[in-house]
Amino acid sequence: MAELYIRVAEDENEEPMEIPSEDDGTVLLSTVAAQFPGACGLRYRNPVSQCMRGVRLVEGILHAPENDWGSLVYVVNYPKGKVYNKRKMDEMDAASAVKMKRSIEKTSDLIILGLPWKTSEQDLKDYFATFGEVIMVQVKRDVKTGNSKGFGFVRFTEYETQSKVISQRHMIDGRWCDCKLPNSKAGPDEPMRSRKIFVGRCTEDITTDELRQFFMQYGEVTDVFIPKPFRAFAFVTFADDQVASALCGEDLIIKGVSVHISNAEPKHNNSRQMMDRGAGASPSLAAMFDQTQYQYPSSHV
DNA sequence: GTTGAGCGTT
Repeated sequence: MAELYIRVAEDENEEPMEIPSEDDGTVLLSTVAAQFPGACGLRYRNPVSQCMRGVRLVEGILHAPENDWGSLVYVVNYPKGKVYNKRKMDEMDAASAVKMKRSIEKTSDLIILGLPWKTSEQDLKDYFATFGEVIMVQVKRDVKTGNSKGFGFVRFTEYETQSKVISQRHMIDGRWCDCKLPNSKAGPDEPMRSRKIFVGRCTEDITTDELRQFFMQYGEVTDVFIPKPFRAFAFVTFADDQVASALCGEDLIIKGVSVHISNAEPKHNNSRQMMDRGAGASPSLAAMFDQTQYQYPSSHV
């Protein structure tokens, strides 16, 4: 048996992909996993019994049923206990899904503190290019003298690169430098970077503890707030704003209840006309009932 | 011609 391809799909109704077999007619699980990350096996629908059947798997090698793969479509098995979103994020757990979303999240400028006076933009570009593709670098200079002020900015193409760069110190031209999200991006002037989400369509039996337990799977939860009296929504604050923004727009199931996640908007301090709004108000209005102002602790960059 | 925590002329 030479150069055979078998048809494999995420789901019976999905478009199959052709996967190469080995010379002896077997298929390596690793070959399947290369196209379907996380795959742990294959199954297929028996044309006679109409039941699903598992494909024999021995030490990473998948064996054709009846020694012939035929033209059946084989369906990928994944480990149980995963979150199913019915998209491309199907077989990932929630944390991975958030990471995936984060990875396509737009990058932002990073401030570089502690640069040697002599460091040029070319020096910065050369250094940071070793981490990933660089979009721009700047060295801030005195407009009159042209001397460096000892700090600058850098921006990367990939969010992953940005995360890596933030996570460590940098030895640049003989000095240790720090790269951080600039205050202008993390401060109260940038509500878009909120770490707080609005959880709409809550039912009264969902407790703060249960919300915390549920949202923990996406990232560290720093606060949960349910307005009293009950108004069918809640606020959850994460340590990382990227987790919050990744969840916005999602419909999530908590205790069988479909809740809707949206951006928590800063509270208004104008407390006149808002007391006669009912439950189910829009997020922006509902956000007015929040009792805590946004905080941007300096402990978190 | 200096300096060493910070926060970006456009």
